[in-house]
Amino acid sequence: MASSSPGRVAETLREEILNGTLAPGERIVQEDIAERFGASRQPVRDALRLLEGDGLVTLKTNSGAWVAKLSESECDEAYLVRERLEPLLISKSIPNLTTEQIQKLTQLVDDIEKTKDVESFLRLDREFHLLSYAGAEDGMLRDFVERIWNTTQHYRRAFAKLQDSSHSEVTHMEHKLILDGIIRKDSKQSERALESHIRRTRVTLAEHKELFK
Amino acid sequence: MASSSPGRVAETLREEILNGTLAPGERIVQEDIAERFGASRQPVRDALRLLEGDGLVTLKTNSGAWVAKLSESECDEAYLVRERLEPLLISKSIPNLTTEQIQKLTQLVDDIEKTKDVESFLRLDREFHLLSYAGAEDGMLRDFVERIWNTTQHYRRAFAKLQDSSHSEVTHMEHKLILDGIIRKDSKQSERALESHIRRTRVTLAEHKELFK
DNA sequence: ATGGGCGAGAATGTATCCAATTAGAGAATT
DNA sequence: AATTCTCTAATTGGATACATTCTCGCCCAT
Repeated sequence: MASSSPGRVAETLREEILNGTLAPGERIVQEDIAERFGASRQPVRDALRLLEGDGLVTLKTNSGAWVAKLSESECDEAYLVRERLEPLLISKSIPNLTTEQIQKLTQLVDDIEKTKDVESFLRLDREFHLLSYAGAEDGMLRDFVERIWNTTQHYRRAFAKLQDSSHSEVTHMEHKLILDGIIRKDSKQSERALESHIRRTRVTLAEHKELFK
Repeated sequence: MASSSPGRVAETLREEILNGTLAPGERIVQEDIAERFGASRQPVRDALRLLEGDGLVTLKTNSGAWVAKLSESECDEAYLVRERLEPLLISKSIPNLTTEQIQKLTQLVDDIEKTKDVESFLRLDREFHLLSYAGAEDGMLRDFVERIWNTTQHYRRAFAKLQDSSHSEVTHMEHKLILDGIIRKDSKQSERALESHIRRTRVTLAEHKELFK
C-alpha cells in the first residue's frame, strides 16, 4: 500500500489536529490509527514520533500518545517567542517575495476583512501570515515559527470563536500596515507592525483565562 | 534488557554527537547501533526519530540516517535566532535563580577565564549559559534554545579551536557583564550584554567561512 | 459520597522475519 | 580523466508475534 508511509499518516493526523477534529488532550491509540490506514503499528509509531517533533503530540513511554495541550503560561510564552521570531522572519522574506505573492497577499487582506465566518477567518489569516514568510529560505527559523503556529492553532480557534464576527478593526489595520511595508519593501515597518500585532493578540488572549480551563 | 530503551540509546548518541565522536555528515547505520546496545533495530529507529526531532540527525526515507550538518547560512540564522531568544529566556530566568546557582555562575566565569583548553572552555561556557537559564520554567522557549545549542555545538568547537587559547578578553568581559546583571537582578543589563555577546560571535564566525567547507 | 487500592484487559515496547529500495563499486563510454 | 550506467550486496521499511507495562473501572474502606 503506497499511501501508508509514516509521512502520509502524520500528514493526515496533523490536518485533523489543526482543524479541530482531534482535540488537545485526546488520546491517540496506535492500533486504531493503524487499522484506519490499513497498515501495521510500525509506521504509525513513526508518524507519532514525527508529530511529537512538531509539538503536536505528546508521547509517554509505555503509556501512549495524546494530542498536545498548552497551559496558559505556555501559550503566553508561545506569543512572546512569536513576537521575537516572526519580525525577523518577515524581514528575511520581504526582499524575495514575488509580485504574484504580493498580489495574493493584498487579496488575502481584503478577503479577511470581508469574512464573518470563524473557520474562514482562521484559514485566511494563517495563509496570509505564512505566505508573507514565503520569501525566506527554509530552515530552523521557519520551522520554529510554523511549529508555534501549529501548536497554538487550537487556541487561536477558541479565541476567534469568542470574538466571533467582531474581528476587530484593529486587526485589519495591522494587516494593512504589514502589507504596506511589504509592498514598499520597507521591512522595518512590517517588522514593527507585526510585532505590535502579535503583542496585542497576546495581551488580549491573556484576558481570557477561561480558554484554558 | 533495561538499558535498551530508545531514550537511553538517543541519550548516548546525543552525547557522541555533541562531543564530536560522531561528525556532521557521518552516516549512522541502524544495525551497528543496535548491536552496540545489544538491542534490536526497533528501539534504534525510535531513538533516531527522537534525535531527528532534536535536529541532531537527518533521516531520509529508504536511505538512512546522517549526523545533521549546517550550512554557513543556516549557522548564521541560528545565531540570529539566538540573539532574539536567549535574552528573552534569561530575563525569565533571572528572577528565579537561587543563591547557590548564582554562586556557581560566578565560579564558572572565573574558571572560564582561567582555562586554556578548548574542550574545557566549551564545557564550561555551555554550562555557564545553560545554568543562567535554569530559573526559567520548562517549555518551548527553553527547548528551542537548547536545540540551537546542540545543533551548533560542532561549529562552536571548530571555532574555539581556531581561536585556540586566545579566548578573547572581550568574551570574559561580556560574561562578567551578564553575571553582574544576574547578581543585581538587573535583567535588562543581562539581556543586552547577552545579545551583544551572541551578536559579536555571529559576526566573528561569519569571517571564517572555511569552517563550512 | 469520597478516596484509595486492586486486578483484568487493553495498549505499548521489542524481537524477528521478509520485502522493497538504495548506496556504492566497478565497468564501459565519452 | 571524468562521467554515466549497471548490478549486487547491504540497508532500510513494514508485518506479525510475543512480552511487558500501564490504564481504567470496580470494589472496599472510611
